[in-house]
Amino acid sequence: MCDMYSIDMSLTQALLGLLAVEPASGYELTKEFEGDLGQWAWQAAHPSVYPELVRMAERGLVEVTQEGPRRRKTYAVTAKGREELRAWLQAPWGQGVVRNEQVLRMFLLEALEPEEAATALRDVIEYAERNVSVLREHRARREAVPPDGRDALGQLAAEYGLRQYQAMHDWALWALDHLNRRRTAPST
Amino acid sequence: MCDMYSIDMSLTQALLGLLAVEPASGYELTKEFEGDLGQWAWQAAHPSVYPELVRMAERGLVEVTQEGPRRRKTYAVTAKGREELRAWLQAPWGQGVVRNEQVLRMFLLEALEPEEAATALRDVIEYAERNVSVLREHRARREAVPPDGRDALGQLAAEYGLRQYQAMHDWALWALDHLNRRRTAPST
DNA sequence: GCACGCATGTAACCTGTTACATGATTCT
DNA sequence: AGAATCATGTAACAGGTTACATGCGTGC
Repeated sequence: MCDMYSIDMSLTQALLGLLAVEPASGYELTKEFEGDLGQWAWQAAHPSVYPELVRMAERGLVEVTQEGPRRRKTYAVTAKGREELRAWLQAPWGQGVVRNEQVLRMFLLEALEPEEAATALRDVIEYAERNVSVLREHRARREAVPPDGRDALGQLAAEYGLRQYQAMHDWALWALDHLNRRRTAPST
Repeated sequence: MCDMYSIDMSLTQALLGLLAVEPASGYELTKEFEGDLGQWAWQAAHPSVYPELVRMAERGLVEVTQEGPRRRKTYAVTAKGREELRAWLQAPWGQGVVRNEQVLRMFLLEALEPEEAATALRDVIEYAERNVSVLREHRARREAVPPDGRDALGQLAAEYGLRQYQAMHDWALWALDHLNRRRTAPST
């Protein structure tokens, strides 16, 4: 009867958010998921994007504002869509869906033999370092040119990613040390 | 013909990892997902756990080592299962599945009006702070008692979470500042 | 004219979820 | 005796994936 906010279904929100920045076609939206957005927040491929846009149009959250060559349809958020996005973004901050294969691997490292775990941790450290430096360059390049406001979302993501990789690096160093200590000074 | 590592299907790996620490029943494994593991890495509820254990037993990755009261079955990893886990943990470090509703929300904040975004960011900061202090207490409590090696996995998770929330906090402060700067000094 | 990239779609499947269902044991 | 908790399972559905399929436009 009353389904006053039935939270989930984050693909909808992701699309609303992207379209709120600027109107786009399904094709363009799909490509967004291959960048920072997909790397950090939410993954989606075109077979989920196109049907979802159709459903959202039926619900009046978005509308087709242009039809271009090659059947290209440009979608834009409607007032209703913008309202739904706002409600979602301002809803109480809870747990939400989390599913991260990398983090899972980090946790399960404990199940390996100490030397193997150490090797794997050194891989983590190297991986995190590599990503930190990529994102640092990214940032430097961006600072060189005046901000055009278009890739604001990408900037948020890049800064988040930078801090995330630094944290991962930090953690892996701690874990390596922790492991060594357990090995050299076994308890009881 | 040759499906030499067909990576994915992380529930399998999560269960292997948990069972590698110590044998457990489906019921106990399910409860693990309600803790740090589910909060950070991978979520799963009992209707996916039980059938998965049966499939894994069929593939010879785990085996029932005890049957207790109330149909309780205790599973343990086999040598083959341990081998599969090792292979997965040591596989080249790639992207993997990521799906995080919180992070999605943080990215899309940009779509709100500046004042609304600022309010939401202050919520993020408060949320991150709350979690940092919970995890700090957690750590202090753990340091008070001698490590018993049993909750090693939980300790890895807690330390990871701590650094993660600190990074989130950091990022939100940056984003808030970034937002202010854009508002007070609009470009072009 | 042909290859490549833009652009959309559909079908079959995978892997998780929620809701429904059942029964055994322990505690009070 | 009754409630709570342990312990497992099944069915229906949700929301994604990969693989398959098609056709238009542009550049060489």
